[in-house]
Amino acid sequence: MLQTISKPTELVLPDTERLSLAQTLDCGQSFRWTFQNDGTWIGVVGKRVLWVKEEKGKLLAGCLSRAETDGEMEPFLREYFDLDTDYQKIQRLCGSNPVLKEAAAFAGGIHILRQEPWEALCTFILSQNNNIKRITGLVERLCENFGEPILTIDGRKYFSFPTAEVLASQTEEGLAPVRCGFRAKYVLDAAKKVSSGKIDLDALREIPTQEAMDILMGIKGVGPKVAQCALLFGMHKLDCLPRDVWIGRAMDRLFPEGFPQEVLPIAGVAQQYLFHYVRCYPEILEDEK
DNA sequence: ATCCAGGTTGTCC
DNA sequence: GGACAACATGGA
Repeated sequence: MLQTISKPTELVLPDTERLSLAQTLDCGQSFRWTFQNDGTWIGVVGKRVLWVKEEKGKLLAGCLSRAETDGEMEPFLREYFDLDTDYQKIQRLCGSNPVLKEAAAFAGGIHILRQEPWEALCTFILSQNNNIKRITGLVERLCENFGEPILTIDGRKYFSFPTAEVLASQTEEGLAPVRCGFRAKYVLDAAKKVSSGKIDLDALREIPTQEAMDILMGIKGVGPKVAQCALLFGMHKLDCLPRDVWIGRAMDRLFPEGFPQEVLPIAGVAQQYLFHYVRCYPEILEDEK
């Protein structure tokens, strides 16, 4: 077992809780977690390198990078894994439509993580016109080159996500090792606007989704899809419905009139169920007849 | 080799 | 307003 500096934290989940780490950490919302062959996940959240694991009705976790005082980890985990949101209720809302009901039954272990706003914005800028495997590589190289080294396990180094300030001090040529192509200038524009305070990401949490989107779309390379991903995954705005190629196809085919009214406030979660569902069963979107 | 990927931009009408 | 190529990179 990995050496956790402090005693591992055990969180007992209610029996109604369907949290699945595999679904949550591998559904394309975060690109910073890797599955280990001992059944744990390792990822970097802020300054912490964490391991997490699920065990019948429990979430087990530990911090590998620093000592945690008693009682520090639990609220942190509850927050990051969004354990205080009522996902049972969300799945009930999805039940009003047969397709969403099916998607929710299949992917109901997904929680929307509460990631750092800057990290979410930056990674989804990198995500555009790109596939998940390569996005993961870009994020990794971004962190290796511009993040802070936190610790090394089994020869693998873990880095924090670079701050907007550090990236704002770079140039397009400086970002070359990331190999993110035309997205480099977009990352720089975002980093400059965020680090200068021209855009205050925390303030966006408090204002209506559409206004927040308009502000984010003032960044070069941020259109509606990236803005909605930043808001959904970085600011927990569950009404955001980012439309990528997968969701676009699924919506056209399965919801030509859009989602049902009652789902709209949690459309982002429904969208994520659907995303995971159609990625696992792409034949759903094939032409019948 | 051509197509595509959790899109956006610039340009043309 | 909508349509459409171009944009870097790498895997299928």
